[in-house]
Amino acid sequence: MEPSVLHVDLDAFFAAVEQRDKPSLRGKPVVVGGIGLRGVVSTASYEARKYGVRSAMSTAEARSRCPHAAYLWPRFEVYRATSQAVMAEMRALSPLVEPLSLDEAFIDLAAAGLTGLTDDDVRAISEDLKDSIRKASGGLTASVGAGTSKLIAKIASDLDKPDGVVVVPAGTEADFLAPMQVTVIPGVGPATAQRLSMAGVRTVADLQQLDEDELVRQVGSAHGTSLHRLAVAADDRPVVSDRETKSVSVEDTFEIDIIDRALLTAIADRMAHRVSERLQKAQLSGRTVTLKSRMHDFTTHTRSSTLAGPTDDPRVIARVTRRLLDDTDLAGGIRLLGVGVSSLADWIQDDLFTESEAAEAAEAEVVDVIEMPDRSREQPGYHPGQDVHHPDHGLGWVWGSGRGRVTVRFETAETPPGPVRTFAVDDPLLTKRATAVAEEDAEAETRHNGPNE
DNA sequence: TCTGGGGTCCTAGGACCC
DNA sequence: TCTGGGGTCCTAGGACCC
Repeated sequence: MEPSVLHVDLDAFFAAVEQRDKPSLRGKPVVVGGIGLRGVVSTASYEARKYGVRSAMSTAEARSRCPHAAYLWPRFEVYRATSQAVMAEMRALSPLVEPLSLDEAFIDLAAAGLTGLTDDDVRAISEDLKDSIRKASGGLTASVGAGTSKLIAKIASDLDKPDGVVVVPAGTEADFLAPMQVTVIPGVGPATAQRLSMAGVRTVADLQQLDEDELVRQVGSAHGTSLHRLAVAADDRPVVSDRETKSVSVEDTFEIDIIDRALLTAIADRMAHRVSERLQKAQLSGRTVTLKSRMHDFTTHTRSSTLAGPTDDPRVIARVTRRLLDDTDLAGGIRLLGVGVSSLADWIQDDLFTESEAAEAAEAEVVDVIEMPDRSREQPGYHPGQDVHHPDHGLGWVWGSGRGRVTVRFETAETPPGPVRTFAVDDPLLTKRATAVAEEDAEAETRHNGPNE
């Protein structure tokens, strides 16, 4: 074994980028984050940290601690571009890089064929990487930790910030961890620390003594077993370069609590559209729509609904969102609203094509179409969210389809969610109304935006 | 000093099926 | 008619991370 996992952490990243781009801010306290009434600090420059300003602190408190700091909204596009340049330097060192956020990543040196390294070799590689990061980023510094596992590398990178390198020699890991507080272990937050302290556990050494069964009783099965291993530095989690997206969401905290249902409906609608845009850009679609609401007293509720098939259609997401909001009690007001989509599929739904395009694709014997999973079970011509009409039941929309049947949810005045009925796919009484709705939407767009040039 | 926005993972209960 | 246990899916909430 050798310390072949690196953890790289850019120092005070957002604030450092602002100081890079605006020389007058250099050497001065800079706070990047939400600047509004209910904002929190994302990053404080080291000059601001001297005044006790910390990440996740409310901006109001930061202002009282350090009134003369520069307070700036984040510029994510700039951070993203800088991050990409930095990650490129890491990938030049090894093909196996796992970004954790814009300013952090693991690097697996062994995957680059760098084996048989001494601690000094690893230190030299780390220093070289820091140099190339500085050049590629316009002067940003990074801190690097190196160890035989992610756990050790991650903890090490924090020990000599900013601009430091810490290499933990193989074989010394358990002793390295022993004197530290349990909260250095990623995954041990305030709640877990509280439970552990009730069992007399404060340091990793205390944790190393604790019986696994006792630990599981205190913090649960998954957390307990993993913690029991991490305490003795037993960590075989691999560095993974491409992690799949599991959910896409948008949320907003309001300056003032909102009670007005019509206003919230309009906001939720816009959020549904934003989520849809981001899904489409990422070529994703999902089956579960979740509405998140944070009440005036900070209690948080989620309401979710799962469709029979995945969608990225803004109308479908908005409609489900609206229904979920209708089920939400607004008494006392709402401070945050959010819309998310999960249960993602990485294929795009075929209703993005017109029927004639789909027919053309089928004729051309496109292999991709044949290989698409699950879609085969869905009935051609029907897709979730599609508007339909039935003379006996009125207007409704498709919930899902498959095995020769179409499930329709009818919208009636009496109840949300409304009754669900299933029909044979060739039922002559069931008619599609997709065109009418598309035209309505186009019309609404025109009214809203004015005619195109 | 009242607490962001984007995520991930886990737990627990109920429905439903075999 | 009563009584099972396991597996999977869905929903809600919570802890945690940057």
